[in-house]
Amino acid sequence: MIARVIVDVSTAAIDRPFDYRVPEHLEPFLQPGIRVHVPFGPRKVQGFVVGLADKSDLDMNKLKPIESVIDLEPVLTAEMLKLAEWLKDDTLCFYNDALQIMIPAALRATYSKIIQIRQPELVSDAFRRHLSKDNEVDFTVLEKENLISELKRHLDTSTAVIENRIRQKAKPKLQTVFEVIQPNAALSGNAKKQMAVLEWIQRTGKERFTLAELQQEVSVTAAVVEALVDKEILQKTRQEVYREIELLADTSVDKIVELTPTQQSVLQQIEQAQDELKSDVFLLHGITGSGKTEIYLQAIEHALSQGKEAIMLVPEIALTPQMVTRFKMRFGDQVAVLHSGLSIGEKYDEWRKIHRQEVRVVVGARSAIFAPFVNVGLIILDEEHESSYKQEDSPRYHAREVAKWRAAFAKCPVILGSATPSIESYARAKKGVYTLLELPSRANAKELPPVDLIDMREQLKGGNRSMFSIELIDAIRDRLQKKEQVVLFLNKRGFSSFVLCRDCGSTVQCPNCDISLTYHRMGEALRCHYCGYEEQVPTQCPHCESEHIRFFGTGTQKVEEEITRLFPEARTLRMDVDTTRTKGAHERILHHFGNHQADILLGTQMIAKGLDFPNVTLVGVLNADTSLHLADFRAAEKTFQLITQVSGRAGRHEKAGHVIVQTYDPEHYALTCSQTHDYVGFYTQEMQVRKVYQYPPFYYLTHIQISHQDVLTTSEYAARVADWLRVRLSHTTAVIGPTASAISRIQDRYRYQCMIKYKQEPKLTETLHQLLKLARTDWEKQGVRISIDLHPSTIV
DNA sequence: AGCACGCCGACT
DNA sequence: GTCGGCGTGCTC
Repeated sequence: MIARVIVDVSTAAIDRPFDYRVPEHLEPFLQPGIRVHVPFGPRKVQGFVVGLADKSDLDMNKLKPIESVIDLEPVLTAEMLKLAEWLKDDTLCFYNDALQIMIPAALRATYSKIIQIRQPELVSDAFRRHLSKDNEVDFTVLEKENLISELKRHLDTSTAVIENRIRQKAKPKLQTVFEVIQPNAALSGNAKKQMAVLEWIQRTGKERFTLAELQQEVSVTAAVVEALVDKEILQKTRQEVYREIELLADTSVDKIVELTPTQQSVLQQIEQAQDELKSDVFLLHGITGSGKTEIYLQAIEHALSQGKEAIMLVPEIALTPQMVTRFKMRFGDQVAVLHSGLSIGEKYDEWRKIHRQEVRVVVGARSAIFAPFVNVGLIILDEEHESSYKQEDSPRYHAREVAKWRAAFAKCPVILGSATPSIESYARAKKGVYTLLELPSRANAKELPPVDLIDMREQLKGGNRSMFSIELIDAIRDRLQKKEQVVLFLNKRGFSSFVLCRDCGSTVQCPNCDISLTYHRMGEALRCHYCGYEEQVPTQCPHCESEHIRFFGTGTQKVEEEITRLFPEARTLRMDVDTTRTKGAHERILHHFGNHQADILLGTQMIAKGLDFPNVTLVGVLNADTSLHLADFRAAEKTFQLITQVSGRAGRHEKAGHVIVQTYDPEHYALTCSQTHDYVGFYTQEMQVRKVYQYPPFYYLTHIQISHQDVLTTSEYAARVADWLRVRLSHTTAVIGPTASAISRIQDRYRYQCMIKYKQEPKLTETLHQLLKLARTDWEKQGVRISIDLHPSTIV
């Protein structure tokens, strides 16, 4: 038997299956989708079995045997193996990366080179200091300590041996459980505590229990239980448990809401597709509060009643604990939750629940689209326009495209839901590629809140130089008096605080990247957002040595100070990357705000979606247009979506809401349309712009980035790429560039880019494959790197 | 990507 | 002579 294995090495030259002989004793365990350990060159690596065969193209005696199997059950289903093949071709990524993305990080291997010293008395004192009690040391430690030459001597004399170890990142969590062997054992009279334990066992009839369980009811220490173990009355065992995930635990049961006639007809169309096993794509366009979630829930229930499973994707679930709570309430322990806020171990546990078919619904962020269900009956992408559905590094996949692939495979429908659908999706719905479903009114018949656009230029003319308009200040004061709550949104997209010298006008730049360092109040540090470089805020300008150097720009911290100055009595909560770094911080902040322990919630992007607090009656957008003038063809779309979404946070319940948007460009259609909640109006105007400038959905884009340590080499190769493509692609296709990227240097590498704009280019992926092959065989040696993004979501 | 092999200059 | 620098090529 031959196994075809994709080894865990992501390089062009290795990017194909390798054949291995299956030793007879392993034959029963071998099946596609399991992981194995195999010898590869002089080392040992992990790999995925992607196929079995009787014979190989290579000589049998050239094949090495599989060393061992890691899994008894496949970690990848047959569907996932097929999906990986499609994914690698569609996104031009390595086969190995396509497979790795489908399993939880916990199952990804980490490799370490361990040096074992056979005769510790023969090594130097400096060397011996680093040895563990087993006389082992990690190779990287020796490298750091300059002990490599000594190591070489020990290797030559066999004083030391090298062992390559493959480890998993996380393991199933184990819990100590005490098993009752002799429930009626006799104890001596003075063993009162032990007696109490036995009594508890007899009373409750427990056969096995944990120490924590016991201690809740009986006040004993571990020593007492250990004594019972010594007497062989109890036995200690280890048992696998799932890591508990904290929720805003509301255990009450969600009541099924009565649907409006419109909702009813929408749901009916979806259910019909489910019943007829059609892989239709529905675009559910419903304004905030129109009850999309209830439709999702009922459609999922329908899938479950068909005996199938459902995948529900949300942009970043850690931000919307309310959504998770609602799903948990409706489907109880049938739900697994996957999002970036979980630890590697927690994600692994949730994944295993899916893999073992213990749950039937998964709610999760982008990568949850790879949930290893075997009988999918429905896939939902909520807020389908969100850019977080596109992975920005290899494999550069879009969850929406993967969803459509899986739906076609499983013969089930996909629901794309949004109040502000992406222009592309809405255009497809208009063309009839997707089925458009509309929910034009709010389920509770509440009016959408009025939106006021405040022209900040007028404020400036009137002498108001602060970042708060008079109107916004008055409105906030009014809400504070009424004991209502305020959400303030600071649009930070493409915007940050940096240190500026007021004499020479220079900013402090990152030494590795061509970008200004961002000022962080915490620790008075300057940090690079791209490479993580950090330094202290200088007291003098590095250029002209002036002392007039200070931070500039508007961060949430600065806004917070301003609020405190204007409204000293208000309690303010700030929610941004700095305050939400620790685990569970999101939930805590939102929980506080929900309990009205604060009057004002100030935040960035992360407060834009999903929040639903009845007492919020005012939403302020401090700077609507920072995202409007980005060098990105989606800038207007992003701004419209953002403003519309933020507006939706106000007045969702009994109390009427009000939205104030501050801008320097109040005539822009992205703002005027969001003021009137006019999606179709915005769509129509934006489509005209896209048509004129030949952008999606009229044209497709492919972005190619070339990088190298040397500027000239970079531009030279970028030009070569562009020329190479121009010769090969059809004449209706435009190859734009090369140009230096907006951030022309990141991590000490210069970056140039080309853009391909095309309407029809059937051979595009094939051509790009050839380009990659050429680049990877000939150019990579010179240190030239190339990356291709088909359908980029942002252009930076 | 790692790792071995091999060729060349520098040094005990 | 031998050590160690890195260019080249291979991995079932």
